[in-house]
Amino acid sequence: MDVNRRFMQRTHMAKSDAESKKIQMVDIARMAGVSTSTVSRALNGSPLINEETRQRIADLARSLSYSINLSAKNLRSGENRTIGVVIPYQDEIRQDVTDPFFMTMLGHLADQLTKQNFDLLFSRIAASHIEDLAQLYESGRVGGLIVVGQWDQHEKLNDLARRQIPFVVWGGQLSRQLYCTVGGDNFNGGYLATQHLLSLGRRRIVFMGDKDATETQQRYAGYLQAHQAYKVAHDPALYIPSPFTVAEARVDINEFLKKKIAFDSLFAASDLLAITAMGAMTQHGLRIPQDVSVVGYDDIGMAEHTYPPLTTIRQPMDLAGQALVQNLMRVLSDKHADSEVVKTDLIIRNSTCPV
Amino acid sequence: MDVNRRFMQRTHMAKSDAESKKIQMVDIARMAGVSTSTVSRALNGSPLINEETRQRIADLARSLSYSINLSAKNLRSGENRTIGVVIPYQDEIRQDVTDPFFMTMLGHLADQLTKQNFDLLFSRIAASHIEDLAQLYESGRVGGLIVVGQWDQHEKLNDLARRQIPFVVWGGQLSRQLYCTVGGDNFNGGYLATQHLLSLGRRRIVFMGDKDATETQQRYAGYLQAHQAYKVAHDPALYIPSPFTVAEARVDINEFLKKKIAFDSLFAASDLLAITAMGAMTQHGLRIPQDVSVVGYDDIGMAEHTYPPLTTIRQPMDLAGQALVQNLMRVLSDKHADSEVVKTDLIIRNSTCPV
DNA sequence: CTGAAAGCGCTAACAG
DNA sequence: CTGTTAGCGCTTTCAG
Repeated sequence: MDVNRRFMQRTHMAKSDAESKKIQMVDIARMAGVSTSTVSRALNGSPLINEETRQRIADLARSLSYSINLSAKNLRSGENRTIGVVIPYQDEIRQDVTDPFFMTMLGHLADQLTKQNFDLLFSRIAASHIEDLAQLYESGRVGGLIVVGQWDQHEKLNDLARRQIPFVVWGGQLSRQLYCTVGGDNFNGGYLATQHLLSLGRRRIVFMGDKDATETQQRYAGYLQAHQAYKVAHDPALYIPSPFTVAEARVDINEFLKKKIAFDSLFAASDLLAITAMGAMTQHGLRIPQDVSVVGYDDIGMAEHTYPPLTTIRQPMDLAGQALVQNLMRVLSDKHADSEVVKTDLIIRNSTCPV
Repeated sequence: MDVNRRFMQRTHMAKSDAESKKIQMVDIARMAGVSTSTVSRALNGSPLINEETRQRIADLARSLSYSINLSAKNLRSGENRTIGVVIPYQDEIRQDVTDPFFMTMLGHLADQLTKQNFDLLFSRIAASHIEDLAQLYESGRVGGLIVVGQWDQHEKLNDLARRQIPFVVWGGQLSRQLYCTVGGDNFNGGYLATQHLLSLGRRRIVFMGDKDATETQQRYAGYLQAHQAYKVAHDPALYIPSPFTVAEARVDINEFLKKKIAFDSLFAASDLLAITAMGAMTQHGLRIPQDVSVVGYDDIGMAEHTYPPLTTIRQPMDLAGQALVQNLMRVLSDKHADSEVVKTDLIIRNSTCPV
């Protein structure tokens, strides 16, 4: 006993006690009086194994709270049930992720992946270095990738697709696209929001958002289209080129307000932007919705609880997460995955009600 | 050539081309005319290797965009540079994660871990099944864990510590605690917020939050203490037992308002709650801060941009993330890690200004 | 249905 | 400084 204990110490096998030597497959095999092959098959639900044997091994494993060593499993089987989820950030401005939108998406992805027995490796990467995510795959770190937000990296994403990296992205469909996307119908979202404002009689609608980002671009296109449909001339001055981040947005809004350009409504590319704008405008004495109607985008949880409650465009995030995971599974099994668009709905609340 | 191609197809070695056979260490070794050991050492920065050789191998590896196979590395070396970050959710209510607070924390953790060359495995787990996270460690999936939020699971966390699982938690220090925590000074935060309201002349301060959660409990204790210090009697009726989630919070606030209990201020356990409360109260015709002063907690990005801008308690999240990672590193190397408290600051904005 | 044997790709003694 | 050798813990033919 004493000898054994000393041996343990010398070899760093245990922190304090022989018990903490991690139990492994061969231990189970020995205790069950079978070979490791049998244990392996039993634990993996192979149909080759006698039901009674499987049960016995499973029980044993559970009672010892045995967990299979994933490195060994992955190495040997060549599989990898870890998916990398990448939320690119715009360089310098790492804060965007604070947007509840991303968090919600992340949550849904985690749920979906867990349901399919995958793990989620979370990784931030500069949008401009998005090619770096190839390494995550090539090191065997992950078996596939989900990129949340395509920003302006269409070409680089195409490159990754050419390199056979299995991934899908949350974003819009673009021309000559070699990868699979799932995204909201940004054009329609922009159209719906703008149409709503126009139908309320608003004519001078400020658009707020970063037109370099693909998603926003498409929302803007919908905004323009709605103007055209209503035969309302659009004034390019009604634009606040704000990124997705709140801190600078505030500055941008204030600058816009200083210009004293007449406007009667505002459509922001995210709820966070919209709420920030409402704050700034209220502070400047503008009343919402009487003086300015405001529409946001995303329908984050809080949108319903601001004052006034925010009219916004909702995308079904749960379905989106599900679609992303499903499509990635197709890509992983070398099947073709069609890009998908999830529907967008206009949620009308008091920030646009007349009166 | 043709034969080769066929072989590839039969064996699933490649999707379309021989080139996509993943390059590995032995290939580099062959091309460099050295052994794999040398390549391994060179790539791992072993001091045993001739600088010139190292350079040559590094260049070769980069030019082939070689990525080391992590499963093999982990299996062989027994190390694991992946850290599991767990954000427990209260059962049924998976939405809490939407709170920007968690996202900010996650972002900082990702940054810190990346800096130390660790990967981040993101995992949601029901707070009530927090013992499940042992499996992440025992399967070799992660080398250590960071739990964000201790909720009411103190005893289970103690159990995990007894099982020698290496982890640290974001949360408060409790008695007979076997694990390391990093947390805000919740007591002080509660005290500061309440003191501020009292010093403004407010006397009937509603506390809003879920007293079952450890963090909130301590904030409440600070709230009580401040009352005592100011010799102000505290009315237990001034309490809205709201969880961290926004949707139900709204209901709870409305119910509270219906009771017509007199109050002149509100201290919420999170900014999200505070903002929701401001929305509800404004809708009921209460003016902020004239009729009701409001203080939140966390100082999320948007707090500054609501109307009125929200007075709140800020915790230095970057330092917090750093401390969590640093302490985990200590735990991993079997050193003792003291629990830590990061400072809290009162940020005064208009939601509490008199006038 | 089960076992024996051969590695997955890498690292780390040990021996030059 | 570099190569040889022996596995890490598991899966998977191939034989019974």
